[in-house]
Amino acid sequence: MTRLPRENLPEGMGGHGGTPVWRQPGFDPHDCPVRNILDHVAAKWTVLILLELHIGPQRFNALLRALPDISRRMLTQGLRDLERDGIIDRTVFDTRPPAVEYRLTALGQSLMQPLLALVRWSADHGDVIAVARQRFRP
Amino acid sequence: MTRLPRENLPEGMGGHGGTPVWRQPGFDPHDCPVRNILDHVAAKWTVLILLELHIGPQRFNALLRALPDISRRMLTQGLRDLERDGIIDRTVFDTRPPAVEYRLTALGQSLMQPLLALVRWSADHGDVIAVARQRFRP
DNA sequence: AGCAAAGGTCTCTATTTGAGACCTGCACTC
DNA sequence: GAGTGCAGGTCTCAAATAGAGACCTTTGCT
Repeated sequence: MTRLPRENLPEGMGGHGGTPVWRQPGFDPHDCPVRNILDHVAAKWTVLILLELHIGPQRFNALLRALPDISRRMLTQGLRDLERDGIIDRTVFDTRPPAVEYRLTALGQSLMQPLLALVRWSADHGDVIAVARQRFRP
Repeated sequence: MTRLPRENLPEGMGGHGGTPVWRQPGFDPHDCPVRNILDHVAAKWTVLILLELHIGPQRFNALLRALPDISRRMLTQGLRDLERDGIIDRTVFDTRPPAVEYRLTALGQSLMQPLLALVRWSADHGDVIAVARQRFRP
């Protein structure tokens, strides 16, 4: 029996072009722009917030009601992250008490295309995944 | 000045068809199939693991080297989650010491389409987001 | 004066993550 | 035949993050 099993690893490439950027030497994972965006855009709550805002602009408390199990803290933080990235807009109306409305920017709208594709994939494959989970005995 | 600012909320719909499922009364957010899948599929590490496996099948320690800042613990957990959902396969080779290879299943392959779209979106809009972050003064 | 309302913040606790030591089983060296 | 190395994990403990919910602020209404 061989001592070292062959590492038939993608050293020779998986047929996808050259070595990806993030594999090149001297690449700092913590500084990866794609990661830093995905961490906001593909995080648990932000996806749900974006799905809500895709229905239409909404105010803070409305979002809180729409996402019954989010905490104020995480909603605030998620909204700030998305605002910071220019994905949503925050508008304060000068009423008493003041109202704050959140809505997708054009950039945010453009994000919904791929994001909805992912959500649709989840919905479409929910059944087959449920079966896989049943079968799985560790 | 009006006391109650108008809640021009999507009560009347945002022009997207009927009320979404997750807004219907009696819907339990914790039991949402889409959420339960997204929590695995769109989580920080699983996305990166999947991107790695999209290059080609790889073994545990190879993944560990490829993702220099993941901990053994999270790698194991991420791989288990994906395996449980039928998105990746785990094959043990009977060598000494035993080798374990992970690879995308057909289901996993089908996931890469929307996932890569999201990654591509991040890459494409990295610049404009970087500018937005600069501008943002809270 | 006292209360209510929107949109937060603050504090305290519970859950997740991360770092890294340790485990297992066998082939190989000495 | 004791010691060492390796793959692929698990375990423990500390640090970071999330959640629950009290509290804050400003102004209009009663």
